Amino acid sequence: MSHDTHTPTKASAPPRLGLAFFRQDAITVARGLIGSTLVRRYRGRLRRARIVETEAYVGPHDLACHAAKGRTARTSTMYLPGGHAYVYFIYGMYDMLNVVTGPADDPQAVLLRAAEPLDAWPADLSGPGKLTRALHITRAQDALDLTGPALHFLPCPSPAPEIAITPRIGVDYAQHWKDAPLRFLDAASAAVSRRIRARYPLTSETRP
DNA sequence: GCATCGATGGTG
DNA sequence: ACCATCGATGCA
Repeated sequence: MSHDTHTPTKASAPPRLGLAFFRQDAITVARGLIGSTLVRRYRGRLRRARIVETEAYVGPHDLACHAAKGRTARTSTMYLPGGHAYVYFIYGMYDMLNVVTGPADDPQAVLLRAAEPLDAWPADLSGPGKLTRALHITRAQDALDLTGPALHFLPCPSPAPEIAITPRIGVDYAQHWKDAPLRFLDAASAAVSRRIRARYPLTSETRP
């Protein structure tokens, strides 16, 4: 095609999710990442995984969001424009991978909680700490550009999966925000138990 | 299936 | 003194 701006010599590499996607609000991005492909290049090796669980942290007014405590050394990357990684260390052992969303100085993020390995890669990615460990993602990737070669996303193929919505995990301290429906799951994934499906039936298929 | 607990260290 | 976790253990 005459107006194709990428990869003119190689045949169609799939388009990455770009800035227009990441600069949307955290809820939209959290939903949109379900079924998308996470691509990680580490020491010359390529790993791919299909995202099946995310959580949205929607801003300083969200008492479960790290930005609720204001701008600190740890949380400053959340204030970058959407499309950067926010990676933090917790419980003395685990790194958590988040996608910063929204415009600059609007600290929202999406936590990646679970994925399914692709390409017959035998890994357990069912949990945010396990996901980062398997993909070799640490604080060294904090503030990394998520449209670059080391770590990026490919859009969810259509049709988009059905999505279950529940409260977030591990935020019981967050007063009324602990119950906010901000966790998104691929309802058909093995990562979603029967109990979750029974308690949190699918919300109506929302507008695209 | 569910509840409880300890590991382990950055953070404010 | 927490904490956006995990794996082991115990019990049903």
